[in-house]
Amino acid sequence: MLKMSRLTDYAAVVMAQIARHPEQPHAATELAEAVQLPHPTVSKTLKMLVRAGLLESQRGAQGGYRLARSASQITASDIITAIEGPVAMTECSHADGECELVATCGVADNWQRVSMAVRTLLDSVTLAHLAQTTPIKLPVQLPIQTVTLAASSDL
Amino acid sequence: MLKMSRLTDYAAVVMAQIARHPEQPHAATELAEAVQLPHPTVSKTLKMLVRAGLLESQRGAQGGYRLARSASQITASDIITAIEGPVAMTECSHADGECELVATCGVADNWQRVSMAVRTLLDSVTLAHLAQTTPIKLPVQLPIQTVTLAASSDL
DNA sequence: TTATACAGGACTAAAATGGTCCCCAATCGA
DNA sequence: TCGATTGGGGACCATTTTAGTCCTGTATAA
Repeated sequence: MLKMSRLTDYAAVVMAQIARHPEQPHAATELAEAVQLPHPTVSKTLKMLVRAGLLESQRGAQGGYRLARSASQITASDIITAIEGPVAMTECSHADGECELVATCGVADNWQRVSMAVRTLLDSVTLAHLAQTTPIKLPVQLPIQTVTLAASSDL
Repeated sequence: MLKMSRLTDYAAVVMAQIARHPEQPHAATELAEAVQLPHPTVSKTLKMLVRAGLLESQRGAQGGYRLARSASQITASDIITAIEGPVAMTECSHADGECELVATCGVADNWQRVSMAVRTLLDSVTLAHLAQTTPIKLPVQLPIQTVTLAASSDL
């Protein structure tokens, strides 16, 4: 599946919700309701986003969460990283070299490159994109295809 | 992490190993040894790859596994799909519409598009790429960046 | 000073994952 | 035709990860 965790999904939804009304702070309870998810879970997600520096929180009455920077400066990559840790397709592709099979593996380098390409792609998708209700237009077919075919001829 | 499962990783390594010697069939035992992984696990992986149509198997003495088509016609996407099912970043992004939160979610469409872009990227990486020992050159910085920035201006 | 709201972390239940094993079926060659 | 070789299918278990809940503490505004 190569799937994001469900919490990451929640995080994106909640972030998008905040991004649509960036002025006021949003209480966890309010967000949970808006998004129709259990409060404790939403709360947990919000805490993670704060720790990652994507949200700022304000305690006390009239407090809540707001974006730490503008929606166009927060990327899909940021959100995923906040919840799941760095985007990497294989164990070994984010260094710390804990894999003793490197010798027989023979594909590590290449996966790293693929990971990096995916990360770059996710870096280019911003929260502003995600938050808008009209679907974003990513270059699904031609452009990326072209680019990477060009790359293969470069091998 | 957005990580592939470990089995997928194994699958890629094993496929690469086969791709480097496409003529003879390779027995599971031989592959397990070459790749330094436990035989039952490798065997399981191979079975999945056969079921997905990426490998062909031959029973009996002198039997083994070989590629069902040439290495340049097998993609990273194929391998991942064989082990983990279709590449999709969110539960809902591969249809079957089992998510009752669509109404409040508001980001589903956009994640679908992102998924599709990732899939396209993975489609463009072939087993031939993965198998070669000199690292492949994917357009890590400029090209994709350019493409997707172009896309955002298109919003 | 009190009600509101976040912070941190312990804890549990459920699900996914990784890994092993066993018995059966096909094939080759002596 | 028999036996050795090699894959096929699936059951099974242990472990880890994930999701979700809850409790206790702390900051802040009115």
